Amino acid sequence: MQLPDPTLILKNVSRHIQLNLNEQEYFLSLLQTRELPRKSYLLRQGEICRSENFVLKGCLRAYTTDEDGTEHIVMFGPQDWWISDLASFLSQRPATYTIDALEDTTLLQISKTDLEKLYGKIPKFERFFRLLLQNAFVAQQDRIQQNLSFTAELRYLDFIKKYPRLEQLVSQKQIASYLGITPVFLSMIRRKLSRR
Amino acid sequence: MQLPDPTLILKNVSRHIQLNLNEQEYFLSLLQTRELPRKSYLLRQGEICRSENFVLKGCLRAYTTDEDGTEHIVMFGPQDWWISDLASFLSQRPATYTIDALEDTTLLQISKTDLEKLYGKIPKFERFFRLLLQNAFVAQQDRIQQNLSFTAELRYLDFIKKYPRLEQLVSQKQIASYLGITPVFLSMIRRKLSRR
DNA sequence: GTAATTTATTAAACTACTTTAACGTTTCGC
DNA sequence: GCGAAACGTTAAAGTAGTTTAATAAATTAC
Repeated sequence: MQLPDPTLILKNVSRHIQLNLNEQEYFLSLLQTRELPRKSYLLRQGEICRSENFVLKGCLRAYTTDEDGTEHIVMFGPQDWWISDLASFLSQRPATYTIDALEDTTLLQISKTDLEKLYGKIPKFERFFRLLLQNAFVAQQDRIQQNLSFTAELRYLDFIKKYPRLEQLVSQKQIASYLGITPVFLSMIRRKLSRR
Repeated sequence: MQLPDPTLILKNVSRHIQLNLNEQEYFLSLLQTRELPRKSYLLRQGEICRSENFVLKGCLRAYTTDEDGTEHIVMFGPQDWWISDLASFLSQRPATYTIDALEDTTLLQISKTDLEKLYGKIPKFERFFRLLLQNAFVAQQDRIQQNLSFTAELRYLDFIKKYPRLEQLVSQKQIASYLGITPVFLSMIRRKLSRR
């Protein structure tokens, strides 16, 4: 198997912290490449989430499934994003969410123990993951506020404005699941919008 | 004005990190006490959030208000909780949320600059606030998942199970706003539940 | 390349939740 | 302690979003 290009993850990290060449090399040495074919699982509800995962290529989703089989997507993981079941990863307890690949995907993974080593050797990474967490927290708070305040139509318009890449990438069914509506209703919204 | 009892905040901190007496004393020396009468504002949308706030007594709420005046509560701040507009506090940019007191409230506040000093002098506090943030992140993700999956009735039942104290403390109107439904509909849910 | 599966669209009937309005009760401000 | 305001309840009519089902179109599996 050929090694994938690490440029993307270094660029991702450099948005928050600066690394010299040795640090870059050490960081990369802790990462495992993983190929995930479409529809295969990275994590199933009930398993322990053992890695943080950076998406080099492809797209994942994290979701729950209720009694009647309906899926509810809490986050997407497109290229250049980090994804995991954070609660499970941090506590090493069973995961709430299932994570699978919406298309053939390549990941870079770091295990919990290697992440601890990384924190020890390059404390800047504490800062990096804290900033990641802060941004995620703020984005989530925003989403909660929108769910409380907006109709599905407004939420959809905001989604395509905020994540234009994702709108192209994932099916309407997945977007509907993320927005908390049925695919049928999303289709009705789109028809109404296109009539203008 | 009499100084309030700092026991509560020390207990709160000790849930995550251990402090010796000197550290305790230094930490307390950075805190400002603030009394907030019922209905007065701690922060208004558009202002800069300049402090993290620990609730010694009373209860706050953080919310947005839409065009027609409807309020949407993103979080409560009862006794023993931390509350702020985190995005605004971290970036020192205008706040999205308004925070006000649901009843007469006593806070302990720490300013951004004093918090930086605290991190410098007692790095354990970096860990403390990171853990706070992690817990808040997980709770929020949970709430998003529930908003996607559950009916208002189930969300209400979960709310009173998860926050029995809050159910007693705040009015139904506030709970409805937090759940994303109207007070009228919450009343209907309660009637239905009480008929069993 | 083709059959099988999944996805998107539309319509019609249905349900969860909202809106308005009226009324009694509690709480608040002073 | 009293008058005004806010809150909670109920009912009835309205709307946003769901469900089911049928059909066409796109994608997938082999």
